[in-house]
Amino acid sequence: MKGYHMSIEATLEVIGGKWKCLILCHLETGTKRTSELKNLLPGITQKMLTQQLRDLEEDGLVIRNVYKQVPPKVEYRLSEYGKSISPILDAMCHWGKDHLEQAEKNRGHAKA
Amino acid sequence: MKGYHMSIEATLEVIGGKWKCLILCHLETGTKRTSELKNLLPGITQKMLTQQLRDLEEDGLVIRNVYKQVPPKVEYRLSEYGKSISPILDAMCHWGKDHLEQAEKNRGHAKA
DNA sequence: CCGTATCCGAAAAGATACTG
DNA sequence: CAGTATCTTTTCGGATACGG
Repeated sequence: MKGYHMSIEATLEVIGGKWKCLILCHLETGTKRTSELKNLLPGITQKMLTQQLRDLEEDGLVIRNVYKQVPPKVEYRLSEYGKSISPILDAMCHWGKDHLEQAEKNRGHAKA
Repeated sequence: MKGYHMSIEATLEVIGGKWKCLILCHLETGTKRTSELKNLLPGITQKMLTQQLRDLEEDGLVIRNVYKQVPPKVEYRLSEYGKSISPILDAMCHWGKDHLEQAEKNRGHAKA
């Protein structure tokens, strides 16, 4: 049992780090198999991908589905609980977009 | 110039890490001086606090105000731009609260 | 195809001491 | 009171090789 001082800390614990928000974003648009996610996340290693997915699974946000066949096929999708996090992701995506446009404009009339 | 694949990455760059969201949350409720923030953030060191505040200042989210006196007095507050990030913080706070309540219930009827 | 294990370097974070 | 500088520790992320 952890003692948080603010509830936002619980959120950070679940979606913090370099990759989890990105993964969740991609799963928002539908079920993906491992190799698809890897392609959608340039720069991620197999290890990090698996690791982050395990974390998300443990927290109940993501559901893992293994097809018993050779070669293996594994799919990931958002759980109902996982979908409840969409408002956060959407807000972050939206703000990020504005932020980039802002930065773009500022380059236009830079003083030097 | 960075090349992001998703706009959410820009957001993560700005508010990522262990402390920035917490700091912004506290500044949402009004101007705070350094020592106040330190008290509001149990576990943070002077170094981390200053460092994170500098980052936020550089990104234009926080405004730093130095009173020229002895002993020194420094206040921090959200800029207008900083306030635009509130929807994200609020969503995170809200979800975290629910998440903690959820975890609470699950402890009640754990299967083993 | 998917996942694990191991090793390694970089970066984050913490402790401490010092300055204006 | 606020901030800086330095050092150590810990964590995170990446490269690689291997296994089912």
